Amino acid sequence: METFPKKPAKPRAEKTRVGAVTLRDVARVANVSVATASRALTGTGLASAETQKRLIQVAADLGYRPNTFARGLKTKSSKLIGLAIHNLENASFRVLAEVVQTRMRALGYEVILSITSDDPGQERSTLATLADHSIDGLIVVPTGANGPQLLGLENAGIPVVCVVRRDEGALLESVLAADPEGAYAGTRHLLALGHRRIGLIVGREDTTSGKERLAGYLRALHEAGLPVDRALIHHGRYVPETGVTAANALLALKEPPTALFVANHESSLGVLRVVSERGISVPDDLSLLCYEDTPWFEWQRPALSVVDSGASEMANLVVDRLMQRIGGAANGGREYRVGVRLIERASCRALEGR
Amino acid sequence: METFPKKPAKPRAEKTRVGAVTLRDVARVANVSVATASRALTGTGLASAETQKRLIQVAADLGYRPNTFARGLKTKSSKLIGLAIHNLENASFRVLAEVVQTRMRALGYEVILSITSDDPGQERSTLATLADHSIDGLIVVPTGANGPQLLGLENAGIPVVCVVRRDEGALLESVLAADPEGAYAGTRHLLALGHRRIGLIVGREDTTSGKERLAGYLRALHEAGLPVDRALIHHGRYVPETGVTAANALLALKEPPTALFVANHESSLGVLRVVSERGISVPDDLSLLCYEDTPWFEWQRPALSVVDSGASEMANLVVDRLMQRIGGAANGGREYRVGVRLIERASCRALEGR
DNA sequence: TTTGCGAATGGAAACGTTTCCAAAAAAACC
DNA sequence: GGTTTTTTTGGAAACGTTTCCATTCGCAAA
Repeated sequence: METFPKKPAKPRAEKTRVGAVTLRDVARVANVSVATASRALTGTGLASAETQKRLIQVAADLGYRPNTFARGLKTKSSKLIGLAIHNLENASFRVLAEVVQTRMRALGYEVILSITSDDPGQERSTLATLADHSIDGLIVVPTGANGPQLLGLENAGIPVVCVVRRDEGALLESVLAADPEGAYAGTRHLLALGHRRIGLIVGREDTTSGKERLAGYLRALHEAGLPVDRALIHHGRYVPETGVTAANALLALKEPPTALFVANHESSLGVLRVVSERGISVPDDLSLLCYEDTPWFEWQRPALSVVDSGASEMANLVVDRLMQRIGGAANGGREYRVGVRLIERASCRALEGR
Repeated sequence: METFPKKPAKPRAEKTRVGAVTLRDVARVANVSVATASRALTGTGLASAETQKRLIQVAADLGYRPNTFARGLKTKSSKLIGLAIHNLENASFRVLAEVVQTRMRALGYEVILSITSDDPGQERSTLATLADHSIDGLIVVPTGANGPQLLGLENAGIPVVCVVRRDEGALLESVLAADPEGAYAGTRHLLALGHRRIGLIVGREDTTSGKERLAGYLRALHEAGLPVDRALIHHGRYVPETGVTAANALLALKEPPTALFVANHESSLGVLRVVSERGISVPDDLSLLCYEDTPWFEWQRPALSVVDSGASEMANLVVDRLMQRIGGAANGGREYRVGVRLIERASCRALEGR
């Protein structure tokens, strides 16, 4: 005969919440109507203090837990927020995820995690699904290709706050790192130590962070009255390999830099490898300054000095902003920048012969 | 009592989904009843092929998206699964999160991320909240103190699968690393290279992984007919500091080991630091074998050899298992072990004078 | 005593689905 | 052609909340 075409024909696991205590049950036991039970428990203040107390007691006794579906159906609020980020490998994103989830839980929200791989297609589909789940808000590191859809969420009443990257058009609120200042501060630090030839390894020039960090570097050089040597500047993707090629090129220069500013976090690994392979001693032969702190930077020998872009600070701020928005604040399209911090460890030394 | 929202008193952001196309609208436009519209769109096969096609078209035209709340209210299924893990810093957990989220999304589920910090209290409260959200399933790295609650979820019809750690009592399905075999294979590898004094740094003996890895190490030694020197074995918490104290102790031995098996991932950083501080050359003076691969192991100089416990394999398997369970499979309480893999890089060398 | 008024309550109507049940239509059988 | 069976449909009842509206109650004011 034929196959069974239509139904998935699954055994359908028993899904009847055994104890499922409903609001009705609570009301019945407490001898009030469902309406007052609801009022008492949601604490809208429309129930007498006495019945409220009693109902809370009864609810606790019975182990009543409100049904999220039913509640959401009426209130349109899910107590769920979406977090759409590129990956979890990058330390900033990881911290973002941890902080957002922890704080949101404390605020009574759960977090739906969504990894976009920086791929607009994935972002698009995930945004749709998140909307279907009626999230109460969204924190997103935008890929930059789905601006209209993000705006669409806003129009549908779902507050959106961008983080780490800005949305194109900058119509949404966003919380960003102070990259220009970070790169500026880092470069200044190296200059103050007496370095004059400072190699820079940084993200592609068509990314905001790549552009901004370069700008900070240039400004510091400019202020110090130093010429910029384009040979000292290397752009590349956010991967370790970039560090390898860039470091190799820089160290092969006939007049090599005395310090490297690795302003592209992912490249640090590659740079470290090259340095070690070439038998270069840090910081004696070469000073190294990295970007965006990560636990192993501190454990490395020598411990790596770093310009930290304050991932956890960003995370906290973005949570604050989102909560404001959920609370009713209008979208001001404002841009928030969190301060950077220079963490001196042991990978940069003062130049003597200056 | 967290379940009862007190007075929000917020300005209540406009939450009326502007376009909110309901099933009714679709039905009206297509000139059928809501019932058939539902049947056609959910594809239960109870609608004629022709109307089904038509309705799908109409729904698409109107941009209809089913309301999750209403649907969940009836079906009791949320298309949400919970993922409760200790943190995102440990490479295994990170990979777990990435893989689970990616695969689950492809299967039509979203993932609620929940970080427990290995704290039973947090686990307890998060499990309750996840249940409130009617998750369709749960993947959990159990802290080990909330067994009854996990069982409670199962009884409430929510399939639970443990990963990385077993639940106490082992009543739930779990997907684990083949730790005994991993430690055994690693030790064998070092033995084969001619090492006879092999230091072991491993998790506390009251954790399953600590116990099992120690067992693997002992078995390999035993098979090789070697005596075990308790001075070569160090237990400790899963933190870098453990590596520091253990490595220092081991290297200070009057007859120090020629190889270190760092079977406690987090300790690797500490060991590396000590080794570097003492000016010990790896692998010339000391062979190093780590546990659980992580990207920077490969980029380190020398690249670190490692026993990988197959985090992504575990993640994939645990997803498979959960889907089976959601599909109706009964909880067999089975224990699945995924194979380990020895990745030889450059941190172990053969001993000559053997 | 009546009137008025706020506070507390209950009844019932939503919210947008899925699904039971019966009816209608179509197809199959004899 | 009539009768049964099968397929396709529509009406309406859920699902568990919140909330509008009307009612009741107690109590102060007239």
